[in-house]
Amino acid sequence: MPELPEVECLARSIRRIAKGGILEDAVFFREDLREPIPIKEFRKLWLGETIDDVTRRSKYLLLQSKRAAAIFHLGMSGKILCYDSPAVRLSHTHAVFTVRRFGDEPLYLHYVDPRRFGFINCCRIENLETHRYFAHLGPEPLENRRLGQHLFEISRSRHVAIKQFIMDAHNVVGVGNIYANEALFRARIHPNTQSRELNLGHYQSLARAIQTTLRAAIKAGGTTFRDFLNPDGNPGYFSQNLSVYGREGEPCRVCGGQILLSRMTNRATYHCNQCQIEKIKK
DNA sequence: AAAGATGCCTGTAAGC
DNA sequence: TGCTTACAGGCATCTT
Repeated sequence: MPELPEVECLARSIRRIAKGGILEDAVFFREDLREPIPIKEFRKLWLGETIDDVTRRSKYLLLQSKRAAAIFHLGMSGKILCYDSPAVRLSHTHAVFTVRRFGDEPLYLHYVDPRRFGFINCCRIENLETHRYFAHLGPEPLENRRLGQHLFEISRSRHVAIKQFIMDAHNVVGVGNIYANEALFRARIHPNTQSRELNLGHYQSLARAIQTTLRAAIKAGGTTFRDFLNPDGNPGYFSQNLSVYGREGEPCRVCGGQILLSRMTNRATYHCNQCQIEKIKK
């Protein structure tokens, strides 16, 4: 599923090929994604607009022009595929965007999402920051130099397990279930630990672990994210090098301990029974 | 305030 | 083999 690293790689890929292009057409084949697509408004705001930049906020992909923003969320199964010639529409392609670049053949961006947990929206550029998707979001993990300090400070009065705490977008964005498991393993923190029991040093270590894990995935994506341009066959996401996620019963690569599976808030939770100790006191 | 349940979806895998 | 069921997950929203 697309998490922050996948969305970041996708934004970079689209920026590379579409920045400076004109959104010549936007065709929608259905509007009932997780939220209805405001098709008329989208076309009114965007057709003929120049794409000034392609960015990411949390797990949202953004196209920006001088007056408009296009907002894409990929949900669980969403993809954006780019073709440089008219392509056969896949069965779950819900929208196709034609981008015309000066003196060049157009590009066709296909929004594909079998499970339709994703959505597409738009707004005027001046309303982007205060949009309901973004108004409540915590800091970007890769752009905040004081992430550990920040998490430590806001965790003092909270009664919640650390895994839930870092998966809550109010606190820090972009840490989904897979990366929460991986980052806690890297920081040697048990996912059940109460957030208020961890000290500043633990949070600094955890913040570094989150950043290292996400950066490694982005780096891997940079070289293996090959399914974007003119994909043939069955496009997917780059495989990740996972230490604990999906490795129930297998030996820990660090200590040889056993990877255990439990459920927290109905989410699969993996940890090493030796590396990640239950209680941290100090 | 926190924790749990719910709804939104369907491809895939597992079980019978 | 063919059917049924559980599961995966982000995120908002509602209830306890």
